[in-house]
Amino acid sequence: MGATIRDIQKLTGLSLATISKYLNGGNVLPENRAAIGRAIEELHYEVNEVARGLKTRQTRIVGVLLHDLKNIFAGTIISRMEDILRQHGYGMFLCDCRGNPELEGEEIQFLLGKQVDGIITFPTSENSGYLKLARERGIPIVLIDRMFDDQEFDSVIVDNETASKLAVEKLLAYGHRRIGMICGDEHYYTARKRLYGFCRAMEVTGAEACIAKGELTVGHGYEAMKKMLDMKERPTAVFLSNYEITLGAVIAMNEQNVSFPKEISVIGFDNMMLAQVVKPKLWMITQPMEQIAVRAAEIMMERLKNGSSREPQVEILQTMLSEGESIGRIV
Amino acid sequence: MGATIRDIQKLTGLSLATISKYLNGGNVLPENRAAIGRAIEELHYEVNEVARGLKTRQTRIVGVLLHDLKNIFAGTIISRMEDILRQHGYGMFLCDCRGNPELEGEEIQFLLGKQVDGIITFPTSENSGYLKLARERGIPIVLIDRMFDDQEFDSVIVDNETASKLAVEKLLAYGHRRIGMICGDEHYYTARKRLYGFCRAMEVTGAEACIAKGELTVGHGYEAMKKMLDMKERPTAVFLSNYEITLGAVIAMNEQNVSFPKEISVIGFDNMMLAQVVKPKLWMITQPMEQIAVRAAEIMMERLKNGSSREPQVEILQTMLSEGESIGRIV
DNA sequence: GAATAAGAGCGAAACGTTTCGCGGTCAGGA
DNA sequence: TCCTGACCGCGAAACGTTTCGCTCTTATTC
Repeated sequence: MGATIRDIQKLTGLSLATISKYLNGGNVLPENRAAIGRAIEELHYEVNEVARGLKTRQTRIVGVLLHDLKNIFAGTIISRMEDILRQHGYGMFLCDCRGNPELEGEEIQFLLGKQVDGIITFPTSENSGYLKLARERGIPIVLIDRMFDDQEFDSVIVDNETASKLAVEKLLAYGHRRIGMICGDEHYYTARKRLYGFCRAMEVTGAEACIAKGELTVGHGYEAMKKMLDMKERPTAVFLSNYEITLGAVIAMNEQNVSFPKEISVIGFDNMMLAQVVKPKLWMITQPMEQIAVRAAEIMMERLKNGSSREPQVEILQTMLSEGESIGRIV
Repeated sequence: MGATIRDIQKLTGLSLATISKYLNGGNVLPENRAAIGRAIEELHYEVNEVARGLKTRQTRIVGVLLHDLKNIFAGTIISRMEDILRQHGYGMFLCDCRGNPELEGEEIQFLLGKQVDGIITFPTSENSGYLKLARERGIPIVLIDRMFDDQEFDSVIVDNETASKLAVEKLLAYGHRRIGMICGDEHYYTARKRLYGFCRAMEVTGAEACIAKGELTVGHGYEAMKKMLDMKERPTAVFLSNYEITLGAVIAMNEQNVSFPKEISVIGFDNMMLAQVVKPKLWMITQPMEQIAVRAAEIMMERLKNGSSREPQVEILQTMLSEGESIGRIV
């Protein structure tokens, strides 16, 4: 359907080599340059990137594999990454494995089949096995949101432990001594880290902890919050350690007509919009999504340009605690 | 790096043609089949989709071009579409033009260069000009969320006019006679439709309308709501006609300590989570995101299989009004 | 037992680029 | 005038598949 370089050849009488040189910015005589330009215009010619990819062995496509596209977290990051990749002439191939480790392995294979030049992934699996094929292929890989024990990959992560510490310290400062945490099960990397940070921060103080582990879902946040509210010696404050959980917990409080911070204090996670829309405004731990995206994309571009010369690089970004009105002072 | 079909040839002594037949499910003797299987295993062979794409002239990639990935709307739909495409062996190439019509045209060209087999797009531009190149190429195109006057494209859209009508009728039923609407400017397709639906529904009743047009942003929702609240004859109810506007309006009400539905009634748009997290729960118009995604992907797959034989097909889906507690009765 | 058909495999030619190595031209310096 | 480079253009050979048209083998039928 589309015109090829051969059509340009016919129209201009020049050789394929010369036309290719033109397309790739080489030196071509002004008159020939003009002739080719005209032909391209006339034919609506456009480089067939598939053919080019076959020959050059690079597709200028980066594969992005994540575990939940519905997450705001994901959307924001993807959007920013796409922006940066495109600025460098790269496109983005997107896969969503929906938190399914088996699918995750298949998707990697799929991406490799498509000959992507690099892979940015939000891992689901507990170990890096699923990346084996990709690593053997020698293409750059960047991990987001979690890393593996074998620190063999470039990674951009957030300091989840300190995030919990931030929350705990704030609550302690307000005088709370019985503090709840609703969090994900330990087999989720981020949940584990946040839990660990919470425990460590609590340990040194004499404060009493109350932990509700479960899925990273609205449902778990909802149920766990309801249970905490029903306890006879219930916590005076609760740390809601991810977005979905925060959402669920707020819904539970609304339903039970629990007013905060009067009856209970809370700190939420991840989403400023949610913080503002709830009344009174929630204290909120937020992740630097923008920066995560930028760093991941930049590291990828750098590897793509300079190869895997340097050692794997783990970049740890800090979360922020932003002020709200959902913590009450205990006297 | 990766093994090629030629390596398999060396290992098995069979011809390229036979191996290709194996890969594409043709008839091959059991013993040869086994031999090839073994070789593939041993070499970790994987089909190079780029080479295959060059030869077969199809990449099994669908390009998706949208105007704002940060939107929940987008995330949910993309996620579901990716799922369906993958089930049919297709991958998804993602571009975000950020509501910039110029970029939109470039991205289409970019996708065509990558030789995608089809394009699903959430249009930004006011007319279909930017799709010209894609149409000339003859690949299937599916529009989501808006259509053009020349109904030459398959489209999956939502009945925005009826959505407004739903909202207005509900408010009328509760006795409201002075009704506000905060909406996007008329040059946004969906905003225009919703506004038109609102006006038409209001027309026949004697009720008084108060309309605040602007950008489709949280900021506009916030400012417009503040202004409405400050009016001396302010509306007794306001229809917030998209997600960002709803968000902004709720923030404004929180800030001004306006309690609803006591002081003012509201109906929001697009997001059930938001509806639930706000207290009291918001009445909400919601779009059938799941269904939009499914239909768009299905139409694309059908075109990909059967060509563009049939006439362009415009599918109009209905929104739903889901109950909350944010509308008060006027007596 | 000959004729026929079906089943398998093969070689070679594509698909649309890029790139290597060669050759020709022309200007400038010795 | 000859030599040296720089500059340009060219032909041909890839890149890793699929597919067309052919041949060979084997089973089936009368």
